[in-house]
Amino acid sequence: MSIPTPRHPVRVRIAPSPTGDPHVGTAYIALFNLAFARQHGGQFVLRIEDTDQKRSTAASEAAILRSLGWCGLQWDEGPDVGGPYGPYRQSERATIYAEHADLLIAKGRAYRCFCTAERLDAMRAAQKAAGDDWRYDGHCRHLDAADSAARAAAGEAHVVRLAMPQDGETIVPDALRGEVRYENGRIDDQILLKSDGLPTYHLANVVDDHLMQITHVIRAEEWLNSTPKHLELYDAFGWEAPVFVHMPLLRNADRSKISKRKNPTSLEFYQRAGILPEAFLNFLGMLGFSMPDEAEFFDFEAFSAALDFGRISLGGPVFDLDRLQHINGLWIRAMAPDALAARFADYFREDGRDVHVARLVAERVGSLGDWPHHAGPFYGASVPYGADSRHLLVGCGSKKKKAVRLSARASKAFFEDVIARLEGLADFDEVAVEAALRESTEAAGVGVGDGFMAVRVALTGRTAAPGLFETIVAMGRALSLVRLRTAANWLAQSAPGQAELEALEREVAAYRDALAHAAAAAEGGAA
RNA sequence: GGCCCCAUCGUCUAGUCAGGUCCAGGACACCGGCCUUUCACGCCGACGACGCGGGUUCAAAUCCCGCUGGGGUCACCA
Repeated sequence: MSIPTPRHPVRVRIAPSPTGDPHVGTAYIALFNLAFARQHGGQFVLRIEDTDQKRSTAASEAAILRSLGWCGLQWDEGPDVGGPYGPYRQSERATIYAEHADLLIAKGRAYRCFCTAERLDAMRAAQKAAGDDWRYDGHCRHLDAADSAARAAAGEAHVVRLAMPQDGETIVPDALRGEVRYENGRIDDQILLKSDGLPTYHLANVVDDHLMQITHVIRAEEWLNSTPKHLELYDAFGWEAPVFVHMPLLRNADRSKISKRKNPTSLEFYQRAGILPEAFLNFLGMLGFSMPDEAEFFDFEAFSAALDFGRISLGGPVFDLDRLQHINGLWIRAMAPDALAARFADYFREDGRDVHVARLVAERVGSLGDWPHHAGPFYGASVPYGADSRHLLVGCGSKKKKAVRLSARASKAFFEDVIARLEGLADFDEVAVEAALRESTEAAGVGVGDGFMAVRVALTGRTAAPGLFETIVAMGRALSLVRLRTAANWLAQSAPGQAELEALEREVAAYRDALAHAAAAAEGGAA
């Protein structure tokens, strides 16, 4: 099966929302879009969907562009490179959406809604109590047109809703699934324009896809259920709808939709972990898709040439780091030595990280040759935790003369707390990181020395390393969090039993005694 | 919970649309071995799946129905 390609030229897009770290799911969808565009000599558009003023940030947008660029998923049109259908940032297109919303109101396909949040909350509560779907009750749907316009003109707060048909059904022609049917009566009167005057995804997306001449919408399956609303919009505007292709969702190991709590989802992590972009795309290209000849080692060109949506598997694939690591090794080994050396050099120079690291490591190295040993923990995907680390993570056994620490209290919960606090930091600098860590140790009732040592071991696999806060900042948020998660999971998998805890306590006590005896003997000897 | 999607080894998948060549093939991981000063790479081997129940058929992993299971979605977020 091949998907319909009725209109030429083919134009596809990705439309990420700049509300967080660059996501692997964005790269996954971008890969299939770009490959499809290349296969048909079409265009690939990058559009920034930043209509959520509360959550969108310029930093996130910049990071998304940077990471997609790192992947090699280069767009033909976008906010940075421009193009004939700009602007490519939705926040700069507000008047376009407002005009289109007015058009729908004039056609009677949308209406202003003046309902308050309180009324909506009450309605939802009532519907929920009755066991019904949550759906807008149409309270403002039949307001007198002149009246509605007058209230809006007077400045009364309102939104604009889609006047969804009450009967019949909408058939979504999905290129991978065939016809998916929805009863119109169950579909909500979707808000199209928010009270801040900006559009919701649904309106902006449809308007832009039309205006930007998008022919194929290749997006994640999570959008399938809102496609009937989009189809209704196309119909209301009198526009021809694009071809819809809903790709399977990437999953965590437990099969839930991939999330940063359970997986490294930031592209920055993979870049920092030393994954080759070629290998990354190769890996993504095998999720939900297989090459006709079952090849498992291929580049973008081959993928693009072979891409066939008839070969998509609809079961959501688990994002398997082991397999990614394997593919990465294949790419590294296939690379010519000089090219590989250049990659290594680039990697260690990447976004100035080694400058940070050099500063931290300088005071510890005796010669240039010591660099790899001291700098090692700052690079790569993971640090190995062995039997020793277990001891270190659980017990924080920093066996220095004056500081016997074996609290046996650094738990998964402690690491989870650290993770949550670091995730929540607006500014990821040393001051903020230190404050967060101190809060965590306090909340956990763990000594600062014990707690910090546990974090140090989790991050570096060692007890001897540069200052903790500097280390975390130099390592970067993405990599730091992943290592903390790894440590937390590793601990949880083999949580110490009561017997083991007691053994640890005995070990500490014995060590303390030994130290005390040694001290006494030393004093006795001196006297 | 309603609606929607999905269902082959632990994981990614081939095979499913055009039923027989499939007592189901490959890859990752794991385990064992070989190679080797170590590790890694490489090589060899082992383990390992058509979710269940009906039906259609001479024949079902493949077609149909039901069940079960998993996922998504039900925001003035995308």
